[in-house]
Amino acid sequence: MTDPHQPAPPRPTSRDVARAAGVSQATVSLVLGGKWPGRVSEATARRVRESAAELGYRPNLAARSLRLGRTRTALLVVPALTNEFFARVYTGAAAVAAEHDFGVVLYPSPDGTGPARDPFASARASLDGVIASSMASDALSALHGADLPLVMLDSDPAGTDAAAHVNLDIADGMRQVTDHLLGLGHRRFVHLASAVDTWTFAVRAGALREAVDAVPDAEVRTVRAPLDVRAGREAAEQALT
DNA sequence: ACACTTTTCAGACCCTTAAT
DNA sequence: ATTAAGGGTCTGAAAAGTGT
Repeated sequence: MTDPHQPAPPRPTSRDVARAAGVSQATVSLVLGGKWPGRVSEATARRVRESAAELGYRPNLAARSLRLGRTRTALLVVPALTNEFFARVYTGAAAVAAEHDFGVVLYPSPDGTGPARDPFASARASLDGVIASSMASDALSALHGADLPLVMLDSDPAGTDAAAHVNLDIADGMRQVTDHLLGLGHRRFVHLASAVDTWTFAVRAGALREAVDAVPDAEVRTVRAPLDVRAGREAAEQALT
């Protein structure tokens, strides 16, 4: 039974592990950091691991970051996770990050208005990189000049100074959809477009227009609607009537 | 004496708080 | 107002240990 009024016992440090294993703190660091082969004997390494397990030792990440000047943390900036697509983006990013011993912190850009306060003031100091959707550009502008490596999702490859871009082949997808419908004999299209003006939507619209224009008697009309299901349904119903 | 392996030392990281 | 200490971890260099 633990007394909630008693302060928690101090967390064991690498020094405690070293004392328990009868080695120096440096040896603990080597062993637990996986850099011991060739530097520390097998028997010593085992002793260190056993002591660490016994004490329930976990490295102090703040101290590690202090030493390394890195946090192994990336910020993911996307629109709300209620959108399934971005929920999957997060899952994928977190999985890949974990493979590289990185963590992912999520910043869902508030709907419409952008961040209430600059959420990145501390982020600038505690992040090693940013992954951002172009659809969260409001939030992203707050990061301007943060001097962090930036990976852009779904955005104009020529548009930003990002270190890398990850884009779907949107144009080809749009072409395939349009060709399919044209093949079925359809000729009059409504493009229910987002009212949000981003590169990814412009590419879709361009590919659609191009595919339709290639067929002499086909036509496309564009209707814009806010980017949510209810508004989309209303706009679709209106277009159909 | 020498080569090689294993372990330790010492300083850097950067910010906060206490002491001067 | 300025200086010094402390926090935990990591790593290159140095020291200690072992075997031939």
